[in-house]
Amino acid sequence: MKLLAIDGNSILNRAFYGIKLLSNKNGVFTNAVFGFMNIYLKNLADVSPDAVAVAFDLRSPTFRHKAVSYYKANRKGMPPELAQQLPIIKELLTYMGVKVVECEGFEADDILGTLAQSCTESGDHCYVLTGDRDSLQLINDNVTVLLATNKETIHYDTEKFKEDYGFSPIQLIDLKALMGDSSDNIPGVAGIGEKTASSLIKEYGTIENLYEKYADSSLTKGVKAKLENGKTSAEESKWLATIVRNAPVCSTPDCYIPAPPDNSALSRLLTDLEMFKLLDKLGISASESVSAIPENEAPEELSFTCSVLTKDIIGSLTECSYIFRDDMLSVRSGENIYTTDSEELVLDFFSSDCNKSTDDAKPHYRYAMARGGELHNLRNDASVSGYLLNTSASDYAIEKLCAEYGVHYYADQNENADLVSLEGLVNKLRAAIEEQGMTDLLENIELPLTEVLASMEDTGICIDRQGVEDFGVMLSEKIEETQQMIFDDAGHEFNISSPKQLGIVLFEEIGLPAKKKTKSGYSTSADVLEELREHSPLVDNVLKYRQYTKLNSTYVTGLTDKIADDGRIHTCFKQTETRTGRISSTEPNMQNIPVRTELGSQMRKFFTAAPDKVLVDADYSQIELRIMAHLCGDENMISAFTSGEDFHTSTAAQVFDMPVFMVAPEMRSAAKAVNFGIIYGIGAFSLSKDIGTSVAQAKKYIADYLDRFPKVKEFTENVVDEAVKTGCVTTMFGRKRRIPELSSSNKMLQAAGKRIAMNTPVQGTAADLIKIAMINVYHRLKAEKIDAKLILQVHDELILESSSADSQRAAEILREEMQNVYDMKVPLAVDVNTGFSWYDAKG
DNA sequence: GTGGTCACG
DNA sequence: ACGTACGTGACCACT
Repeated sequence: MKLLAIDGNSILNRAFYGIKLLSNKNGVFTNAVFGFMNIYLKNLADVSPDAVAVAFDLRSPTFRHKAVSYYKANRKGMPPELAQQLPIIKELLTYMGVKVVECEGFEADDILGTLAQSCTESGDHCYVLTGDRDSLQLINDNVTVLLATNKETIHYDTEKFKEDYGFSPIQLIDLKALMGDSSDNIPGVAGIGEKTASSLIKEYGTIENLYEKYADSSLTKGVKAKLENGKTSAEESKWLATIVRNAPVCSTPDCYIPAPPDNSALSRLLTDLEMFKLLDKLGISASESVSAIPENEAPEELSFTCSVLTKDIIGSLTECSYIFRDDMLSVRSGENIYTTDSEELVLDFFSSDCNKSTDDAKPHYRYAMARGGELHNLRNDASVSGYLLNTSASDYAIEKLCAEYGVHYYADQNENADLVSLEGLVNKLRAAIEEQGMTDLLENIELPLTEVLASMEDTGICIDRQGVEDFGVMLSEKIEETQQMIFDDAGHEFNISSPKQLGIVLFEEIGLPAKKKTKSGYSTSADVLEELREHSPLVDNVLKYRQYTKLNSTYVTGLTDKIADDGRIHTCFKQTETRTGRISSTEPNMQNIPVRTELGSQMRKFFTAAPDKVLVDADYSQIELRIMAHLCGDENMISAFTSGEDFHTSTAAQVFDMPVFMVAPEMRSAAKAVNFGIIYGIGAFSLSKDIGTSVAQAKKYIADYLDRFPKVKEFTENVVDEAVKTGCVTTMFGRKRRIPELSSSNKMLQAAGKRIAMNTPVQGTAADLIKIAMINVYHRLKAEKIDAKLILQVHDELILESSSADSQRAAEILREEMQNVYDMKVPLAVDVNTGFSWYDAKG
C-alpha cells in the first residue's frame, strides 16, 4: 500500500509565506489554504496513494510529552492571518474525505515518524510530504520524503539524500546534534557550524563514535575544545532532534483510506472562500452550493417555453434579461425564452423599448453601432454591477457572480444556464448595490458610460502607418549602432535586454558599484543606471538602448500590429478592471503613449485626425489636488487654487512663509513633490529620495506642509480611521473599494493599506468626474448634431475627432462639460487645444 | 507564469 | 531589520 503522510503545519506554513496575502470579500485570509491545496493536489497526482493522512500539531495545556513542553514552547507564535486558516484547511480536508490526524501532546512530525515507522515494519510505502528538512531523517527503503520548496517538490529517497548530504538519512540527527537549529531551539555544539558538523559526521558517523575517538584524532585544537565543552549539549541536542516514532495514533495505512467527499459542503466552503478554480479542479459544480441558500430562497422550479423570436414578440416585451453570444440572441421574459440568429431581429430587439439586463453590454453596443443600430434601455449589467460591489475581483463571469451572491446557477438543468440564472443574479446585484448606496453611481454613471466607451472603441483613432514604420527603421539603426558600441566597451557580445546578463557585465566584469538588489540579482533599473552614468559610457549607451528598444517593440511594432482594416486603431477600454474606478486601455494600451521625452513624444505625431478633420484635446489641470482641496476644505489650499498663481509655487510660498516672487525653483519643486506625496499617501523616505534630501529634511517638509494645510492632515487621518473601522473607502460619488491590507498584522502591508486609503478617494473621485464629463459630452455632441466624436480618454484628458468646421463648437462643449461637471469648492481648470495630430493638439 | 523594466496619468 | 508613494499594460527573459 502507498500512504501519503503530510505535515499539515509545515505545508500550510510554506504556502502562507510563499503566496502573497489573499482574502475573500469578508476579509477572511485564504492564501495558505489556497497554496496548501495546490501542493496537495499536485503531489496527490504524482504519488497516487491508497491512503492519505494529514497530521497537525496539537499542543496541550498540560504537556505530556517532553518534546512539546520543552523546546518548541518558545517558538514564535504564528501570525493571526495564518492561524485563522488552520481550522479552515482542516474543515476543507474533512469534507474532502481526507483523514486529519492530531494527537494531544505531539507534533505533526512525530505523527509522520510514527506512520513512517509503521510502514517500514509492515512493508508498505510511505511518502512523507513536508516543507521541513528535519523529516529527511525518516528516509529509508520504505520511506520517501517529498520536500516542498518554494518552487518545486523534491523527491528524496536514500540515494538522493546521500548524494546531497554525503551520509545516511538517519545521521541527519547527529548532524543536528552538532550544528544545532535555531528555529527549533536545538543548541548543538557552540562554535560548530554546518561545514564542520557535516565533515565530522562523514568521518565519524555518529556523535557517540565521535566522542569516543575525537581526543586522539587529528582534529584541530579549537574543534576539540568546542566538542569537549559541548558534549552535554550535543547529547541533549541529539535527543531533541530525534523525531518520535511511537505516537499513540492508528499506525496502519488502512486507517487513512479516504472517505467519499461531501460535495455540497465542499461547494459551500469553497464558494465562501471564493476558490472557484479549485471547485473546478475537484469537478464540483458551484450549483451544488444550493444548500447554502436559505430555505425560503430555494431555487424556483423552472419550466420554460422556448420559441423563435419575432417582430411581434419584440414589440410586446417590457422587461427581459438576455444573452448575446456568437451572434446568437437568447431573451428571457418570465417563463418564455426566445432565440434568434437573425441580424435584423437582434438589432430590432436592441433598439426596442423593452427594459434590458445582460452580463456584458459593451460588445452589444459595438455590434449595434457597427451596423448603424442602437442599444436602448439597458437597465442592468451583471459585470458592471459586480465590479461596483467588488472592484478587486479578477473577472465577473456569471457563474462566479452567482456563486458569490448566493444565486442558484442552473448549469446542470438547462443548456441556457447563463440566461436562466441571469435574472435572479441581476436582481440580487441590484439589491446589494442599493444597500451600499451605489444605485446612482450605477444608473447615472457606469451604465451610461458603457455606451460611450463602445462608441469610442468603435470610432477609433487614425494612425499614420508609414510614419510609424519609418520611425521604426530609424530606431532600428540607432539600436544597431548603440548595441555595437556596448559590445565594444564590454569586450564581448551579450543580451543587453537580459537584466541578469547586463548585471554581470556592469557589476562583475566592469566592477561598477551595485547599489540596489532585486530578488534575483542586481537591479539595473533606470534610476540605478542614472547614477552610474559618469562611470562609463557603456551605461549611457545602455540607457539609450533601452529607450530605443522600448519605443521600437512596444510602440512601433506593438501599434502597427493593431491597425485595423480601416487604417485606425480601436483600443479596448475596460470598465471593470481597476481598483479605483479608473478605466484601463488594452490591445493596444492608448493610455501610455510616450510624451515625457522629446524622442518618445514624436510618436504622437502619427496619431492624427482623418483628412479634413482635427483632434480636439482637453485635459484637467491638477485635478487630483483640486479634489483633495474640495474634499478636505482647507482654506489655504483652496486659496492656492483661486489666487491665480501657479499652484506649486503658491504652496511653496505658503509652506516657506514668503511672498510668491521669492520662491526659488528648488522650493517649487520640493513643494510639488510634497503635493504628489499628499495624493499618494506620504512617506518621508520616498520623498527624500524623490527630491534628493535627507530623510530628516523630508520629514520637516511634510510636517511644515501639514502645518500649513491642517485640514489636509485632518482629512487623511479621518479617511484612514474610517477605513480601518469599516475596511473600505468611498469616493464623492459613492464608489467603494475594500482594503483587506488594513487588517493584516504585517506592518508593511498595513502601511500600504493606509496609503491606498488616502489615495483611492482622490483618484477614484477624479475617475468619477471625468466619466460624468464623458457622458455629458457624448450626449451633447449628439443632441447638438456636432460632427465630432469622443475617441480617447487618458485619465484626466479627453480627445475628440471633429470636422474642421465644427471644431470650435466641439472645443467649447468639451471645455464647458469638463469645467462644469460638478460644483466644487475650487474651480476645475481645463486646457483645450486643437491640431491635426495628437502631438499638435497637446499644446 | 513570474519578475524586471518602463511607458503613461 | 526591513523596505518605502497611488493607479495601470506591454514586452522581454527566464523558469
